[in-house]
Amino acid sequence: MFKKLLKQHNISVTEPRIHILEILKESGEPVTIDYIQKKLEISINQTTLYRSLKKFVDKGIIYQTDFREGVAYFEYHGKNHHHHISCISCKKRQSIDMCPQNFTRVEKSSGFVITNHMFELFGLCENCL
Amino acid sequence: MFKKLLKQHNISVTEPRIHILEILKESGEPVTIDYIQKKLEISINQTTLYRSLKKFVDKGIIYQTDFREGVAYFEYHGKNHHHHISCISCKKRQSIDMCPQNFTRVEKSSGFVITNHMFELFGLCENCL
DNA sequence: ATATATTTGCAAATAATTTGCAAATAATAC
DNA sequence: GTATTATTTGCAAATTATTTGCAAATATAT
Repeated sequence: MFKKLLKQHNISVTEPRIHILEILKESGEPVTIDYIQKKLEISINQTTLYRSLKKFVDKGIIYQTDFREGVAYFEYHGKNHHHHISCISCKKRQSIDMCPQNFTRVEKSSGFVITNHMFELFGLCENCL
Repeated sequence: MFKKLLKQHNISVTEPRIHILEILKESGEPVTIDYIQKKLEISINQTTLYRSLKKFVDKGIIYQTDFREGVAYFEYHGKNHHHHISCISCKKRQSIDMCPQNFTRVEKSSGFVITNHMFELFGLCENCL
């Protein structure tokens, strides 16, 4: 239930925000703003999309990443946190289960409080080798 | 010596490329295309910058990353590979020595050959907390 | 030295993201 | 439950990074 999730993170509960999270959850893969816009069943302005997604990312609710395709990608992970490997030639992607962990040491030495991270692998897939 | 490095990676040795690598090495931190352009001592077209940097990244010669500031950042690591933590409020950054390692398992299971990766932490710095 | 392959410069196009402000909506206090 | 305050949304326009196609120049291989 996203209403609860938003409250837990001290974010106002609004219809656009809940709808955006639902779309992200259903898609099951990293998606662009453009993709979300096409899936919308209620009218939400593009600017609101940008602002909502940024807020979700900053709070650690969703994962934002960059596949070097000139667009930001967003993914709802829930309990299923993961990362990806991306082909620099054909752009094909796969999920990987590897994840860098235990940021407590970095938090202590840097003084930062870490809210989210980004980790991606790049290379050539079997077809493009 | 960058001439040797380029040859090792099967990339043509050209004046622009060597000069770009020198600027990256001197800067000692992640920089943007814009920064490089201002440091240029020979004339290099912006398009060449983009293309050269992309080639270096794909070959694993330099590190490309994304601090969610709307620009790509590039850094020459040499033997000193590392990552960063970035404040989502004031954009202040620090280097961290933590690095995800051992991609051999992923390479085997995915069939990809990994040429480079990207790993960044985001959060709030002491001042912005 | 010549032929071939790759790289560069240029100018224009493309497309993602951000901004400021007024109206609408949600959260808080009473 | 109503009033007040704080936050969010829509809109239209501006901004800016990045990409593309082609001809000339330069590097590599023969």
